[in-house]
Amino acid sequence: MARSTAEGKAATAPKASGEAANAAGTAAAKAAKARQRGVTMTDVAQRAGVSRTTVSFVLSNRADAGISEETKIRIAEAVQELGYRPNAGARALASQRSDWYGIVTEIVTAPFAVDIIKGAQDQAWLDRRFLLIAPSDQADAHGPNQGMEDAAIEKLLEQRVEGLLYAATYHRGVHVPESASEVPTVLINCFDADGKLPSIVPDERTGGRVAVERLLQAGHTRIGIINLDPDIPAAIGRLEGAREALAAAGLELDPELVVSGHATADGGYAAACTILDRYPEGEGQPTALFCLNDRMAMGAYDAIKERGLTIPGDIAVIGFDNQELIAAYLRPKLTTVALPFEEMGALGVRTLAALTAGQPIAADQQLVDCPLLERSSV
Amino acid sequence: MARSTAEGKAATAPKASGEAANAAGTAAAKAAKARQRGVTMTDVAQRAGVSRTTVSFVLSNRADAGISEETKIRIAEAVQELGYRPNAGARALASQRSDWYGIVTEIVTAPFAVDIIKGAQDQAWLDRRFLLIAPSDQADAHGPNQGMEDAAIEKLLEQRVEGLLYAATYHRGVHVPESASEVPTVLINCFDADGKLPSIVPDERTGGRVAVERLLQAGHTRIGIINLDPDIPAAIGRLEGAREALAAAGLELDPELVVSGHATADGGYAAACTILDRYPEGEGQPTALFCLNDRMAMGAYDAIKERGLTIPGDIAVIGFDNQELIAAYLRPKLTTVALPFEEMGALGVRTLAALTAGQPIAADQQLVDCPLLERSSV
DNA sequence: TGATTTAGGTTACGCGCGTTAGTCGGAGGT
DNA sequence: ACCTCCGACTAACGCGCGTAACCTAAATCA
Repeated sequence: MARSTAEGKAATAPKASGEAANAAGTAAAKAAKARQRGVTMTDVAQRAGVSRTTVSFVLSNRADAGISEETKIRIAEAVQELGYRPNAGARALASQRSDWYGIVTEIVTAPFAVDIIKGAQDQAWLDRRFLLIAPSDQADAHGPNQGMEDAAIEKLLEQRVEGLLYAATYHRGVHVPESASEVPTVLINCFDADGKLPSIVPDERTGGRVAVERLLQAGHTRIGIINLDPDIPAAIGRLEGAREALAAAGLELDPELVVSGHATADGGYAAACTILDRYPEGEGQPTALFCLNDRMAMGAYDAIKERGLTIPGDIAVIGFDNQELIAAYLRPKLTTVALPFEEMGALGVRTLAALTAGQPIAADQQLVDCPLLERSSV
Repeated sequence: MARSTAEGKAATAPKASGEAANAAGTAAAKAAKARQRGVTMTDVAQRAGVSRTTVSFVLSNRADAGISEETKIRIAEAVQELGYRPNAGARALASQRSDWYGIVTEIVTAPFAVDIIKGAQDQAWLDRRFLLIAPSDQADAHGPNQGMEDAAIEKLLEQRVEGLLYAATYHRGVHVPESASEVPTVLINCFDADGKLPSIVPDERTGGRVAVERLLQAGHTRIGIINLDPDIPAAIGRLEGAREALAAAGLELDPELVVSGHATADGGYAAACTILDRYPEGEGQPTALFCLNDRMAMGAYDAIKERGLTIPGDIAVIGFDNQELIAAYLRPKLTTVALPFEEMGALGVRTLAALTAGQPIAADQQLVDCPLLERSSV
């Protein structure tokens, strides 16, 4: 019989069989045991009176190689009693598949877009995969710490990740180190400036459109726009969307109502002052401001309040980015367009899963919607 | 000679030797090669004309077992040419040490204290260790997702992490799942409500003290305090520190000047209104507000400005937490006391390193200083 | 009744690497 | 001329596990 073989083995390995014999102790005892040398599959096999192979089959529940229900139960019990825990590293080594993805990002440094990680984590968790996060200090592609980024990717590859995610804090073009090409790679919130890596970015244009559409719908026709650095993808897309919305309403974008500023509260304050003071109230002064990010909206609030104007009574304000800490705590709470960080992270993992499975992906560059979040400033 | 042995081996393994023969190609070729089946130490050994053992010795630069300089160089060249990359999993399996720590935290969910992760990451990186981050959705110890937290720890243990970090978003007591006790565990920004796990928490008391000391130093003697929920550790500690500072100046804490509110901007606004309206200006009205968090300070700003008062001219304001997005963008910028998240994360890793090395740690509960950040509101 | 299938396993090999216990040829000592 | 010692390596084993190939007794079939 099978059992006799296993028991014979146990007899020739007194130490192991001794362990198994007294293993039905308390939880604490189990923990102590597990710590000192690690319960292995062999231990489980001996306790259940079967071969290690059988245990392996059961634990990775292979439907084929038929194992009797009774045996499965005995093995499950042994696993419980011994507190067995699979060794992920050994499994990866033997099976040549790690179930790990890696994400390299400076987001660890800049909490702003940490939701990308959250989205990716959650999706990976759902797919029963592990997401290894490697930090990268670099703020721009040619920064002084390029070495750190390379090292991060290298470390991830040493872990034999099956795919790589590369995420940026703000939407821009990046140069990905060459070593990343050794496994499937997907860019998040950025795009490949030289190669053809698939990427996932926010749909800035549509975001800009819905923002302005919302203001038009509220009856505003003179809309001031507080712009970012006009050269970055976010500004280009959002402004184009704004233009589209105006055009659809038969309006044109008045260049005098567009002011660029530093992407800070101070910058927003200054820009808002410029726009508001250019025309007297009621005579061309805009009745709404579209701020291309929430920090600038924060400054705009001050400028508006300083002039004795109310929000949204006199001036409606709409932001962009949905930086919770700002948007949800400004008074009144800021209506804004959200950057879909979580969704981008999740989509990144799904795209990676498709890639590693050899399936085709939807498109080289996938756009994710930026939804409008209604609060109280319009 | 040594070489003849190795070459003999190569001759009996035509596939491998063929690979080695054309391996000095372009970077792209190397990458392709590395991908399809992985360059192993054996490949390196063959190319360098030595045994695998020798390669292993050199790569883990063991000073003892003397290897000639010449051989080391030959091996280094082979590593370069083949694009060899060690397999972390296999190494961990063979050496029984993983060099991995795990951190389980709901911080992934709540970006507020993401700096803990950053600090831990950076320190781990310096120590040449890898930090595995596992998410946990639970907001409080008895939340509905306790199962997820257990699963997270389980997953980390399956990776054979050598130590565990457990971090909370806000300073509080927690109950750590039992399975965490299988490896050294350190709590960050929280403390063990029932056991005796070592923990690292902010020094709230000293933080409260320096805040009030700063206000006293600026000449304020009537200081309003906008309190949090009075029962949480943060409130207790900060208030005690405030009391200490006042006592040192021969003053007492006027209970009428302490108002608790909801820990939001609205709550801060309401509390500030209560305090400011309780006394007429100049006749007992406080000239400074110590807000126990920055969000409440944000609301206090509104209350102050609404009354036509200036900051810091009429009323000085000091916050707590240093939530960058708020503190650095309020106008005027908010002077506040910083929670040392990064430092706590780093100290957590260092403590874990000591623990896993069997060294004693400084104390069961380590306090980390909360530094005062001077901006423009005092 | 002997041949064949099938259920329920088992044996044996290898994944990539760390590590202990050698091996081997030559320099130095007597 | 013999022994010892040392420098520079190598052979061989095992880490925990997945998996292809094989085995055996009972059930089924011709």
